[in-house]
Amino acid sequence: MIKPLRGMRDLAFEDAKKFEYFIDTATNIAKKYGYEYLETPILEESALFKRSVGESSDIVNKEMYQFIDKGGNDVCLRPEGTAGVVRFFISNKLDRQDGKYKFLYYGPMFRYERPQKGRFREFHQFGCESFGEESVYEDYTIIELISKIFDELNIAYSLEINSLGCSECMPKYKEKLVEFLEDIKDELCEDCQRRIKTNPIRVLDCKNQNCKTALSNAPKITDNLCSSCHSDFEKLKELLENSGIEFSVNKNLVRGLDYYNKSAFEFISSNLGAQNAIAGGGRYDKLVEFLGGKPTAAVGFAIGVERVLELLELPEQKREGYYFGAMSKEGVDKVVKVAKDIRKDNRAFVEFEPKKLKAHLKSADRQNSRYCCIVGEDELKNDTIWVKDLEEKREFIVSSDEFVKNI
RNA sequence: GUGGAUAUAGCUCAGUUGGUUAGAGCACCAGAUUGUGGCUCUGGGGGUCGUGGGUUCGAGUCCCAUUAUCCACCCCA
Repeated sequence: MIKPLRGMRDLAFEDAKKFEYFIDTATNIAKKYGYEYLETPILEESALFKRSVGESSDIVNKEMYQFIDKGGNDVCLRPEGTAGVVRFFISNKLDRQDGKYKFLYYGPMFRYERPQKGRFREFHQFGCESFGEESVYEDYTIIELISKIFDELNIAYSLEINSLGCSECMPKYKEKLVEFLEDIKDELCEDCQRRIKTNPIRVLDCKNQNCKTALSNAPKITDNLCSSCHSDFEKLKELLENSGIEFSVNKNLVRGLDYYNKSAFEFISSNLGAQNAIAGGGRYDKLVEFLGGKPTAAVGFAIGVERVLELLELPEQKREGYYFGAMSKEGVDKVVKVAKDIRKDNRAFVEFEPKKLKAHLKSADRQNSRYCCIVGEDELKNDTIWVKDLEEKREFIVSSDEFVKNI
């Protein structure tokens, strides 16, 4: 038997319904904020992600589905969504238009990781990217947008925010931090000692208890922001407070990807185990320039769709549509014909196998159909159709000609 | 990539110190009820016991390998 590849899953039935419900809800809300749907290729040049996500990150180093295609190009399945959108933005020369552009996207992403709860090799993200808006009001607005999506879906979350500074203050802070870390190196776990070189900021959110205590006196980025970053961060907090969106400042919050600056945020669920982030994002003002475009401010986020589906309760499914069946071979032609007309406006299922009434009712019930429409001996004789409303438990007989009109 | 747990029917799981023909519940099909769904009762179909080796007179059970799943680490949405 051929099974799906490791970490890849079929999306069907209940989950498929949830997926559609989520995408519809999120898309509608994002559109109200001015975002337009954008679809970029799933396959891109590997260099795109090496440059944007960062050569040092695990995503690029060991988690990319990367290969040489038949034309000799070094390509990979996208491990995240932002880079492709930025690539689109630049290759369509939107960076030269000086305008404001907002895009929403959703689709599959691929990372060659060991699967666990809330983490798969093929997973889906829904994301928004806003270009050309440098005001901190936009950072706030995007957080508001995400909270609206979760509120609409009835999903509980907590919001954590931080500021990562800018090219002005971040490098200085990093130096300061590395200096501090080198001093306490012996008290840190093996992973953290390695991280001092590869990604010193990451040391801050190590889960190891020894590291945590050793780090209690570490310099904090929020105490080392330049004046513009500082005032933007203060403004962001003020805007969130005034709008009633609850949040906490997590000074150790670091975004996983290299390109973020200033505002960083994460929406966390407490019901998911270790992989508890359901949305993450922030500002990335340097990325467009870094990928060869004109300097353009940008801010965005992505929601982990599978993680959200795990938390999502579908609204109760109502009985809907028509079930057609015949009790003898002679009746089948008739129900097929009527179903065709019904399908102009309604869902119809036709059972081609003649069955007893009881069996038809049972099937119609199981399919959650609203009406069970049957042609038996009498109906064939009188050219009528017997209909039972499975919800109201009422039944009636209508002539075949009048059927579609009377429904 | 590292660690732990698990793998028996479509699903959830029993299966004794290794011993005849591998079981239950749910689901499915049929009948009880010749044209009335959800409840009840009766019957039925459905299994290479993850895969490959090994030990043994005999393996679902013991050993080795392998693959997959789940959870955690690393990393990340």
